[in-house]
Amino acid sequence: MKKGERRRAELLERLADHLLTHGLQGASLRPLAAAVGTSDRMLLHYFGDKEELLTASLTLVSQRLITMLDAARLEPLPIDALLTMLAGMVKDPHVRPYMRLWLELLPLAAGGQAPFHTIAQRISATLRGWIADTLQVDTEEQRELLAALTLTIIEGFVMFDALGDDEVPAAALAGLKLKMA
Amino acid sequence: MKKGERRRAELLERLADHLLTHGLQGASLRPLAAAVGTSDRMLLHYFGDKEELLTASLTLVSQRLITMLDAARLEPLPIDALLTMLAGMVKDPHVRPYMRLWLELLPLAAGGQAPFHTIAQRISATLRGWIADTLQVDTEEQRELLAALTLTIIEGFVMFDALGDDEVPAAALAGLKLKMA
DNA sequence: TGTTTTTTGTAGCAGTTGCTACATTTTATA
DNA sequence: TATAAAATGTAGCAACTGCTACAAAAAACA
Repeated sequence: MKKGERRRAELLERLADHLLTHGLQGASLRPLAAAVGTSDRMLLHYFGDKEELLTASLTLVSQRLITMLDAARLEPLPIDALLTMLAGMVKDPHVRPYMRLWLELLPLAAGGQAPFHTIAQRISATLRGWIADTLQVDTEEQRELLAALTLTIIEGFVMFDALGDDEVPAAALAGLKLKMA
Repeated sequence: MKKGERRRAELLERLADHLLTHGLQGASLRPLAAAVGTSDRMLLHYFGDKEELLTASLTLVSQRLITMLDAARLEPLPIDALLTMLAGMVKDPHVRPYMRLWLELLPLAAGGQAPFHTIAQRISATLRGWIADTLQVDTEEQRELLAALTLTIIEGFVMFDALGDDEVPAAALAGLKLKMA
């Protein structure tokens, strides 16, 4: 790998770090550059323009998320146990930054706005796949349907976590177990 | 009502309209002023500063939502029927603008940022209350729990609608009915 | 070593941001 | 009608936005 590529990759890692800790809001070139130890001039040199910079950074972020999920592979769980586990995971300090970024991504992705729409879709699909793989089901026909349900509920949990609301997810979880009893 | 108050109220209505159709993104003073037929100068005259302007406008938006929900009061429905209904409602052209604004509000509300946190909380509580009132339950103890579950799932549906994804909500709905059968 | 790329610095441009100072017109009040 | 108050227009400021022109230093290559 040439020196230029190495430098670009290094900046990219730091950009991903910074987006995870500080979000997209206020992610303009000069503050971003300062945070990763370079100048706006150099960011544009390595990434062309801001859109490509964000595309590359967010792509790396979602790759990291995928890696995390792969590493966290665990034995199959029935839906209620999986939901309980995920409800906690979503608030984990290692995971929450991803969820916050995801939350910021959504309004930008609404309406198909590039590049956010594409990135958001990939993340959504990844989560769905991981959940489907991890779910323990009675019959295989159920797998995709229950994965969709699980993902939907987890997305809701992410929203309530952003509001600082722990009660609703807890109640929702209780409500689900109630109906499935 | 004095002339000033009347004018302020009129501008407020138009600001709410504009936020519903165009969102918070790009809602800076000059474009906003042009959209509602006045100048940035006058917006600041009537609202003091931008934060107060947004607080007032978003408060009006959430009041409109409450009014809509009150008007849409309907006979009690069991959770799966209510979810099916709400899944459609969320995509209704009259409702979707509120959901999109809600989606934009969430990342701003994350971390307790004023005034967005307060407004988002009120909206969340309103939705939850409406759902609880509309749910048909076997026993009253179930009401709050199932309302929380319903709200959580609907929030998830709002997210997928932003992604242009109809499949996941449909599958989730099927998954839920499956588990409750 | 000499030459051509690549990398980096400095400076700045044109547009936007929230907001303000100052002046004028219009309205309400006495 | 005279005076105070509220409403509105014009202009601009300082900070920030993404991005670019120009030039020097450093590295790669011949």
